[in-house]
Amino acid sequence: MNSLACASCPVRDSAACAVLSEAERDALAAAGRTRVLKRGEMLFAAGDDEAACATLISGALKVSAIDREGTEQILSLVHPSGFIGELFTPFAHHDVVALTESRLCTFSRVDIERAIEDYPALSRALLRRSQEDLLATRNLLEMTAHASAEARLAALLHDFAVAASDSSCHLASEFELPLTRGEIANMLGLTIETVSRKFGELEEIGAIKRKGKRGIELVNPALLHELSGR
Amino acid sequence: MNSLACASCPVRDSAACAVLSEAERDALAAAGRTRVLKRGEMLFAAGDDEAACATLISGALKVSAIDREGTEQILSLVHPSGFIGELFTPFAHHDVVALTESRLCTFSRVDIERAIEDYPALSRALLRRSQEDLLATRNLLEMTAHASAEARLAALLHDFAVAASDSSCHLASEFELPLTRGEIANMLGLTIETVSRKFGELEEIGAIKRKGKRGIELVNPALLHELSGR
DNA sequence: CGCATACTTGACGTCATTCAAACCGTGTGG
DNA sequence: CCACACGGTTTGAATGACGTCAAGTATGCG
Repeated sequence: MNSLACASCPVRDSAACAVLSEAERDALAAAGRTRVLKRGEMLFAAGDDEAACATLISGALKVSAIDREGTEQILSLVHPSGFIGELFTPFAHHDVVALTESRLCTFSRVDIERAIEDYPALSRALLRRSQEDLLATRNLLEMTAHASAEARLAALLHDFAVAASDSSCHLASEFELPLTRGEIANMLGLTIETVSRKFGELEEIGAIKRKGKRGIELVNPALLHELSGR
Repeated sequence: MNSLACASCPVRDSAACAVLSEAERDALAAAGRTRVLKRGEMLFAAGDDEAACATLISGALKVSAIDREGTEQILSLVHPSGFIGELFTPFAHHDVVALTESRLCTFSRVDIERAIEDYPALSRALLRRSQEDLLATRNLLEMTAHASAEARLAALLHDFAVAASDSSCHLASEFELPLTRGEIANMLGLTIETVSRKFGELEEIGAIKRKGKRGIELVNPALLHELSGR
């Protein structure tokens, strides 16, 4: 419920609002609110008709669908500077939940829709982001459709290694998994047990090393990339 | 290579360009070319750096990725009035191929990017489309990740039935499959044989009836919806 | 300390794939 | 007109990868 402090915002140069002029951003900021979510807290749920939109400042979110039998499917992860929110639809189709303590900059749908009308650059920025999301989702689809459990896990670990080293061209050689085994499993369309077994196998063949429950060390990144099939 | 005839265009009210004023559309049309693709012809391939953008006027396209082992994965189908093309990326990530004889209205990337700058309404329209594509891709992801072969096929047939009756709220009770068995299989992440078997089973339990190689009659749409798990 | 939550490991079952063969409609040439 | 080849499809039997069920092992928190 605080007013926004764009001046000190860590994602001020990378988020969608970076394309706005100083004055435009101030105007938009006047309509926004910062919000903090603890792990497991929900930003909005599928079916909500007053779902907010938001830019993620720090932390991580998951976007997931719940099917008729109540099983969850993670559709997307959101990293800092990412934008969340379905424009143009009467209600949200998916749940959005914090994976770690997360700070967000939220806007009501009407405010964002007005801003899109008023600031063409913002609509272009969101279009770009939307296309990137589409690409990421298609990559995940490509994985889950054909690849073996081993390849899926290897690819996911590879992606995490990229995300963990924010240089984007080099891999972090050691990082913490942002997801539990259960979350990894349902993101990849597998079961917890299969994921656990594959972790064991990847460790046996010397591709990775488990450090505690969440820590991963990349012993042989090339092998991991090989196994991922891309 | 013909100039465009927007006045008689069957998708003039539903495509992205519908949001433009008469004058704006004429200006854009001056930069566009119509093009006809026969079944199997490619609009552009993954890796192309001068990939065009296009609005589909009639026919159907597939967007697909080819993985390292050479197996294809269909990521998306494009129906008339759909927009194709990756903006903001240096080269195309996926192949786009005609499933049936298709008529398109194509633009070079620079022309589209200029139009987005010049006409804010166009950028909003493309944002909306992009979000819809994202939603469709996520639905497909949800399917392929968890559901059984039977559920996947049932859901796909349901989607086709919706697409075939352009009323969008009611199902066509009889339609032609736009895809071969092989294409269905790789869209759903299955094999040809599995798809064929599941067709047989759906027919046995009285959900559908096969009419020749491509024709499908929906005998029991409710059952089909039931099996699809949504 | 004791319970809860997450993770690992093993034995067994199931469903989709794989490999192989037959089938069908269509077009081609003898 | 028939023989034949060809692409797409169907069907069958065997294999194997992943799921299911069921213990068992950390790790953390009240």
